[in-house]
Amino acid sequence: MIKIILPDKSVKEFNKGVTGIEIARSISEGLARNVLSVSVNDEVWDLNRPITKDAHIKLHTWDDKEGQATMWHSTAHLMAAAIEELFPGAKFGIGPDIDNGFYYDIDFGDKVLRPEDLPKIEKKIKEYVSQKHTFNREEMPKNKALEYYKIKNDEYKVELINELEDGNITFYKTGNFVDLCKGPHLMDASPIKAVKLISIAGAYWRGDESRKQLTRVYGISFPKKKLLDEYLEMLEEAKKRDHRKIGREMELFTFSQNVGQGLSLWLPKGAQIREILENFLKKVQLKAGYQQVITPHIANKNLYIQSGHYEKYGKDSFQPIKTPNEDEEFFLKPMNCPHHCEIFKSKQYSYKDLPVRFAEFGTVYRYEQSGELHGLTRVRSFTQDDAHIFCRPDQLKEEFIKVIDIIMLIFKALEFKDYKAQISLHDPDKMENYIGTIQNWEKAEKAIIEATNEKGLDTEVVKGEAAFYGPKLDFMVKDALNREWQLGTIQVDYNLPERFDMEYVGSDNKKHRPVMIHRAPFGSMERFVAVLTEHCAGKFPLWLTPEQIIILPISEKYQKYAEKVLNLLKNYELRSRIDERNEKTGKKIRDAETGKIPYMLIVGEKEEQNNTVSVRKHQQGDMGTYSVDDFAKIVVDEINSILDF
RNA sequence: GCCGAUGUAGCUCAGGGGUAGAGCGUUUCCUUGGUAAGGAAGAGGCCACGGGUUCAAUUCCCGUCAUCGGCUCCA
Repeated sequence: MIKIILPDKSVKEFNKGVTGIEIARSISEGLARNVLSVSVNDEVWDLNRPITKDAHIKLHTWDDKEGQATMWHSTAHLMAAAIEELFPGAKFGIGPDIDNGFYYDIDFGDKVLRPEDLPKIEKKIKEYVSQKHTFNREEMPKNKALEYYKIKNDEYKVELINELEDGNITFYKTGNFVDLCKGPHLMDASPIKAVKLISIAGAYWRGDESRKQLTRVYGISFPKKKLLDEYLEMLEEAKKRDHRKIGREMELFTFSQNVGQGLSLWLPKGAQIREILENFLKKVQLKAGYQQVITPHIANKNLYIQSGHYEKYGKDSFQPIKTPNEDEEFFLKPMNCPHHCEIFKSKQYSYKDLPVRFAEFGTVYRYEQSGELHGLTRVRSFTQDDAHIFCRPDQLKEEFIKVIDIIMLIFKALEFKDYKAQISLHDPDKMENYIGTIQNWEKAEKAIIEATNEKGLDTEVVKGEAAFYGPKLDFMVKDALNREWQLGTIQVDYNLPERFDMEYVGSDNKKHRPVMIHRAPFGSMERFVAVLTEHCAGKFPLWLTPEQIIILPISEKYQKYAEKVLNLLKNYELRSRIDERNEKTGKKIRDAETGKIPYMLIVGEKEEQNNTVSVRKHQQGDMGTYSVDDFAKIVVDEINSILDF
């Protein structure tokens, strides 16, 4: 007998060689029906693999990540089996489960896989499912495995096997398809009730640009047809929220081939959103002791040689601008920090002057590869809400806390409720990759961790993700569709103070090196507006939306009164407009609703006589009648309740 | 940059070897209206751009550019 310890710490005795599915059955038939895989001492196993020693186990169903991963990974195998049957000679790379489904990288030789091939493959997979194809775990010595794939002429698997340690290698067999795989898998395909192949893409073998590009087929599967429908609906919803689509519909921004790829043109309404965001942050920063600075869009190449950016990114940048006569070269500014370093260096600082905080909405230019460009989230020119804090080492933690406060304030104002912080630390085994002393690194990392603890942030610590010049704290927000985006960032930098030989005079009357903090709560204005647009599906918060109020006269007879209302609203600095079109009220309301305007003011005979407006709120309907002043005060209060900090 | 797909009116899209169509929007006219689409008429396209095949190309082929889905990259 062996002891099986369940997650609730209860202990059950079973015969040696008991399997996950048998344990599930002993608990309940329902569980046995739904269980997909089992963790044995934190390793996920097949349900029919015998457990021979005492173990902690956890049964996985669709409700946990491991269960989903098991189903997806097994579906990837079924897809590969289907492809092997339909396209003989296809060679297989890797086929893992991912966050949303699975993929398989396949070399089709000369054959080009087309979207219209996917339904055929899906059909074949469904066939296998209805035949309840099993996944059988087998072990094979390494040399035999190599032989098998050499005969099959699959150089990808040969490469993978060659990298494995000697000894037995595990395979899974499903139908005629045998795949190198450490598992785990479903016992058979029957839990897979719905499969959808999503897309085809190219992917370099092992992610290496210099190697062959394989065809990657993405797919997803579910234990219920309804879940697939919901997933597809979610994809549709994401499409509807796409900032590129909303940006066009709401006239926020555009692109022009004449101007160039990745160079956004901000239309009046989009520019207004940006300006409001900028003014908001400027106000916050003014209170927090920041000073605005302004720097040019180009700088002498020497600046970037000194900062080190030239060496690292010079070749990938827009190439330098040359002066006509003297042999001078200037780069479009890819970073604001070297400029701010020069500003710091323009005068002498005492320890009492620190910290110094320079802020600038600085537009930078980076040559992104053409295939990388994507709406506003990846562009070649963008404006960072940048600031650089120059402080003493002992001020690091306090400054971090202050920046975190700013970021949280912003998230609150913009209704990002679900966020977490990622702390990126150095990799202790690769100290040679970093600049700065180990003592400084440890001090800085301690300061970050303490700061996030004090703020009670939900944090994730990742070793080895730090920049070469210092550790950092990134903020990831989840949008309304549960997608994660990286927005604000705070980074410690020991490199630039060194390279620019920055110093301040300490209380000991000696020169000391300041620490620099880079921070950008929005990240880039372009990217932030994109994420915000998708988060709120174009229904921007009242204080931010370009058109807050639209006045709808019942007929042309009330145009004069509408203008009077408009002028009154202007006194309250509310952004409003009259719908002057010769349309019926129902049409005007409909257009205002689809246009996502928060408030509609309907004015006709009654309103003109009583000096009132009939208020309709977006998506909520009729709110009743108010005097213009009362209405305006309500709206102003609503805005101030968010902007009051 | 790489693999694949796409490019037709301001937008969303249909069509197809014989120089083009719908809906929405826009313009004008009728209508003067009360909480999610009133009616009529008109304007609007070098069918992305450049080559080739053909009597004839928007349609087929090649190239370029741009966009989309990924890969690689992201100070």
